Amino acid sequence: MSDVARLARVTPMTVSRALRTPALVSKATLARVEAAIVKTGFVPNYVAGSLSSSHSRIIVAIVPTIMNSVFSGMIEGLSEVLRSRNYQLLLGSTNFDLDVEEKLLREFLGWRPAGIVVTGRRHTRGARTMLINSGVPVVETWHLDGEPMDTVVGFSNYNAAYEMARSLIGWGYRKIALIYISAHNNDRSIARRDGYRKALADAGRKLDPGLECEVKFGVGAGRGAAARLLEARPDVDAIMCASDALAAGVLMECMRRGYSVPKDIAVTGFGDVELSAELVPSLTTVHLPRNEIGRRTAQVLLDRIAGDLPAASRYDCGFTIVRRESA
Amino acid sequence: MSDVARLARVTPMTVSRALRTPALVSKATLARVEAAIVKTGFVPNYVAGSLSSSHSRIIVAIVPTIMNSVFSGMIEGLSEVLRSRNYQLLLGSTNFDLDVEEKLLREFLGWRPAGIVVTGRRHTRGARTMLINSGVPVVETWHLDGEPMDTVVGFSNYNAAYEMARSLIGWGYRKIALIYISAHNNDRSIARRDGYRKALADAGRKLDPGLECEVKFGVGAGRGAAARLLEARPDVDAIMCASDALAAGVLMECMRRGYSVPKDIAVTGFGDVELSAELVPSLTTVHLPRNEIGRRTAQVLLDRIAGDLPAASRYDCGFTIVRRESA
DNA sequence: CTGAAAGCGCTTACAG
DNA sequence: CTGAAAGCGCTTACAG
Repeated sequence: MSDVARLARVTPMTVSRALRTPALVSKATLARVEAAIVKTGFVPNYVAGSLSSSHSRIIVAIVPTIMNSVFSGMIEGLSEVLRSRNYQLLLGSTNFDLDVEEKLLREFLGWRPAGIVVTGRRHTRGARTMLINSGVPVVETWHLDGEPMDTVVGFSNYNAAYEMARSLIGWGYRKIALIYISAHNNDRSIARRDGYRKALADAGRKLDPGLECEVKFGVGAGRGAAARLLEARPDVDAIMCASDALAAGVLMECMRRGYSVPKDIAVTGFGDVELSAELVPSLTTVHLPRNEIGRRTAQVLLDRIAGDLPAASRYDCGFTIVRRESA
Repeated sequence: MSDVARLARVTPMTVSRALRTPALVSKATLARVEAAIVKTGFVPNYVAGSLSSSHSRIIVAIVPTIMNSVFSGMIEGLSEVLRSRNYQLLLGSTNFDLDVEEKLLREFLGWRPAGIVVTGRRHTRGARTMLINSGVPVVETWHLDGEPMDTVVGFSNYNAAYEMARSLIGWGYRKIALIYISAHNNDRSIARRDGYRKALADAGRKLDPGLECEVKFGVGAGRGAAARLLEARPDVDAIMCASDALAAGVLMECMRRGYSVPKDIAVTGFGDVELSAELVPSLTTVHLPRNEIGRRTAQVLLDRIAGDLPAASRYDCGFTIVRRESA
């Protein structure tokens, strides 16, 4: 910056102003500074800028995994808005492990981010302490149920699963099984399971533990669970899955075994990724506004940073039951 | 840090040493400092550390999109290794637009990263200048063909497509169509198309422009292209796709139209994402070592930063033709 | 509209 | 093994 200043015959302070508040600099000076910047190929040092201004323009986001369109959709929405406002995304994935979340958080906090995004509402005690003491806005995403720590952006996993199960009941299915992702430390997963149970109970159906399969995530896990379920419980006429990937696996297993979907058995997903609409049969699922969750999260964070917004708000981005061919 | 120092009755310099080179601090002092760190909840300020040491522990990575298992697989490999060595990933996606790449690069360079990862070998003139002048190691990934700028980690898209096309010929297919992602500014895509053409030419087949479909990426694009191809060219007996997502779309369209794969028509992909092995029929495709590309890239970068490695190397992570049911 | 001084929180490069 | 001084490249908070 002092090189630029010398070339433009001003002090570094004026270069800094030309960059940040050009309105406060005279036209002639501004032109000289801009020419000098181009000539020197100067790139402002954000590290120095952040240190002296105590404001980093870095937003930290922690997700379970980016190997899933659901989360990458949110990340794309998030980073798009942030980039347009000259904020940068520091991204970490926990592989669904809350201890990893805590470690990532500790590392990331060293960069003194201007805001933090985490997934879900369950955190280790250490992580919770760091989040509260961080002194910056924190947004918890995806999971709306329960008492928020600061701000929450997402939808109700409980309600979404409840509605899907209720829809299946409404469509006439009698034995509805559930395949869901390991609920260990995963509050979204627990909520989906509980929503399913409540819908069945509300319809006067007896809960049947043999109809619930807890598995790892992924297409392969869905196939495996479907295989076991179809063998053990030929009375099942619908399989509700807590993710589209699981449902795709179930669909494939049904196809392998010569079951016709939805005639012999109905299948539903959760998430509505691109593939789901293209599958044969196309997948009945819960549409989640992934991109909007990301964009809204970014917006809230930026407004909070600007001081335009009170803490502790709650944004429900909603969900939609999308009925297609598979149920 | 001075709070910690006061509590431990040492100077900040000793706290810094206790954190970075504990071997140079006496046992007793170390214990006092550690206790003080816990008591104060001190989190080192990396912004200040980077500024004073002129070393940031930030690695910048720019990919076309994270909405694709292929790239997210690389990112996971990359960030896993980086995290284990206490480096952070600053991630950007260009949406396949080289101008966006240049803008991202300009922003990211402000953080004075310790290394840079880009996708492909084609960049705007401005981006190329910034990369060369950055003064830090640069790794270009995915695309091995041609003259490297600095270091390259990936595989030969040309060879992979060539081998797949040659395999199809060897398996007895006569009219092999190609569906590939828009080649505009996408060197990987161009190389795949050229590899396909060369394999056909080497087998003495005449090139037929009507057999090549250039489309956008995604399952839907694959379905659309398949629909057009199947209508226009009933003589086609194999469709080679330049990505697994395209191939999944083709498979779905074939199913809709009652074509039996591979009896009526063969389909192949490129990438080998998780779904591909589970599809019915399972997809014959090119397996890419996505995770390894990421890990190797991280390794090279870290070695280069440590000064253990000469510039301008070339790492071929290879590929494998995986024959499954679809061809 | 522009500048001189001080400081952000660390690390480097000595000195002892 | 520990510390005092200087500096990393900016911005803040004045002063003029």
